[in-house]
Amino acid sequence: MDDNKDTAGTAEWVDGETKVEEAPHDHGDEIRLWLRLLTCTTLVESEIRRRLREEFDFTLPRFDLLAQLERAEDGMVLGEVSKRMMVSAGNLTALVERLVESGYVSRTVSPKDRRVQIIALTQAGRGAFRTMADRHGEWIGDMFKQLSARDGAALMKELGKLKGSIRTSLTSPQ
Amino acid sequence: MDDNKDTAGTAEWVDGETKVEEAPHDHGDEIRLWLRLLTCTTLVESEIRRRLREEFDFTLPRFDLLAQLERAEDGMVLGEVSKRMMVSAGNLTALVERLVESGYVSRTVSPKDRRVQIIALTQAGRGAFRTMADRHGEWIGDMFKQLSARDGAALMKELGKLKGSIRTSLTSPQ
DNA sequence: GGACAATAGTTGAAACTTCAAGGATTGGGG
DNA sequence: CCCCAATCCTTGAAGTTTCAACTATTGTCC
Repeated sequence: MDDNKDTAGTAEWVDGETKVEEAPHDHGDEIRLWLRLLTCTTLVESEIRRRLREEFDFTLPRFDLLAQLERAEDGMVLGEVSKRMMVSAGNLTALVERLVESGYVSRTVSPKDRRVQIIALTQAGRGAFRTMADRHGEWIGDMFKQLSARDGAALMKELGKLKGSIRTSLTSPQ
Repeated sequence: MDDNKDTAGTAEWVDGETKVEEAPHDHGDEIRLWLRLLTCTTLVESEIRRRLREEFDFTLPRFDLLAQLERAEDGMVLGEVSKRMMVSAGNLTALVERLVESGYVSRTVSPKDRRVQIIALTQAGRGAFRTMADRHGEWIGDMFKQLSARDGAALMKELGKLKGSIRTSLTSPQ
């Protein structure tokens, strides 16, 4: 409907056709694509944040952290969590601290290397996460409902190509 | 390559095929799609934040705000900016304050309604934004470089459908 | 005209986020 | 053994973000 709304999150400064022909390399198409991608992500993410808060009084970062731990039966080194979640280690300190306080996560110093912390889900954490994850799945399913299986598969594929392009750009200096 | 990395940002708790057949409505495909979407967005957004900081000592929220104002020649009511950026009004107060301090944005009380604030780009703000926006375009162009025009167009289209699906879900109660 | 609801922003508390600096620990030469 | 670089994590400062409560202003209904 209103592609004006694509401006949300970042901008719309090349959305009008005005500036498009001026510059030699304007990247207009790429930017429109980026803005649309951003809009979709923002819409979904905001809704998930809102519902997590509303139904479970929980935040998305905490949910994400539990999600990382769920598959690691024996816990996970903090640094590994940091990499997987793509957030800084400094960020995790406080996050883990709160989850330990609430009894969802345990924290142990590695006996082999006392710099290293191993964190793991407690039974309570596992149960709480399962409940929330089920609802989370329903929310996503609902928001993606109108997308046919074919469209979903196509989108998955195209996003795969985009991801490849981005990663290449990030690993090669310029 | 490594779809493990798709776990970044949110989770990978249904990425292994383990849990997929258990639940009646598992939404596994939708969640995988969502995680991939999130990964792409996070990768791009982090890189833009990093470069804005590095090259211009500027933050993404500020850049986004300037971008909103750029097309509004006569300025914009604060509430309108809030809607377009999809952020709360409380958020904008501090953001605008800093941009006013740095001389990039002007703030005027509307003569018709003294509750209303109109904010606009200054000349300095316009110039600074142009410089940054040009670089921003190059960064995006670089990250999307490997995506062919055909793939880009297809992605744009599929994302359009997804956006429609999300919006529908958000407007209808359940 | 005056009470009163609605609207526009601000403020304060809490949480998340990053970066830079610092502390603790480990591992490797000399 | 001791210094020293590297690694893992914490701390502190600054910024962004939201929500809820509040102020100021406007508009409406009696």
